[in-house]
Amino acid sequence: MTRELFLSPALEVAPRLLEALLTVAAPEGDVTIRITEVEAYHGVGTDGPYDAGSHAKDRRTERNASMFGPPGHAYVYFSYGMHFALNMVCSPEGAASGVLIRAGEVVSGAGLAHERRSAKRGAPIDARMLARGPGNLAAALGVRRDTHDGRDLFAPPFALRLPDETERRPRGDVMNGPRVGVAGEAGGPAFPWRFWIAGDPTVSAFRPGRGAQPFIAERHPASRLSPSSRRRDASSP
DNA sequence: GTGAGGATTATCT
DNA sequence: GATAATCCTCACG
Repeated sequence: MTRELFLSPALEVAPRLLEALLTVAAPEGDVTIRITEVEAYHGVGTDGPYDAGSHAKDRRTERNASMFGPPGHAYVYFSYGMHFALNMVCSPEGAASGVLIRAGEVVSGAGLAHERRSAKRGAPIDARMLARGPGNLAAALGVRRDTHDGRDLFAPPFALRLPDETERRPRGDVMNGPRVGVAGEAGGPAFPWRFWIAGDPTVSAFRPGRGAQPFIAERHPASRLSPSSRRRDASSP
């Protein structure tokens, strides 16, 4: 049922994944997050502008193979020599697009998530930071390339529960803006393909480097908050 | 609070 | 051999 959502291109799917609940099971326990921040990436075979920021921008390779695979499955990659990142594959098989899950709120299994994070960094971690940022999120969930890449998101070890569209009530406005860490025009205002729940403390910080494009946030049509709460949310993150 | 710099390695040119 | 869909620490204000 909800699986069909992933037949759409990532740009369409991304905002609909906000407020979704994702559980990842492991022998040592389960961790569940509520998704608060995502980014869309297109690729070969997908409609829309050429996405120079996508791993699948030109062709299929060993690393990005899962992005060309069946929708509703995971694409996990390893980057910067130390982090894993979790994506949800979109578009029909053969066409490459995906949604990077950038941040979430740990709603159950916080103890285990904390253990996993602390194993790498000794200091105590604020609950809101447990799954803040793609690398931290994957670590908190115990997601790795060798065990999770290419796996069905609707079957163990994953369990994905999408919000019912008719009942969806994001806790804040749904905002969008440029993607984080993407170089060149694909990382600028022409590609406002990052979506997040405004004002949510678990959304990752935007850290523009020197000379980077200024951050331009827009209200997304999916927003449902009352006008009174918009003022506060407009400045986040 | 903000920003610069380093860590660390699979993947692709 | 260069790059990367990142994160953390530390210096400075």
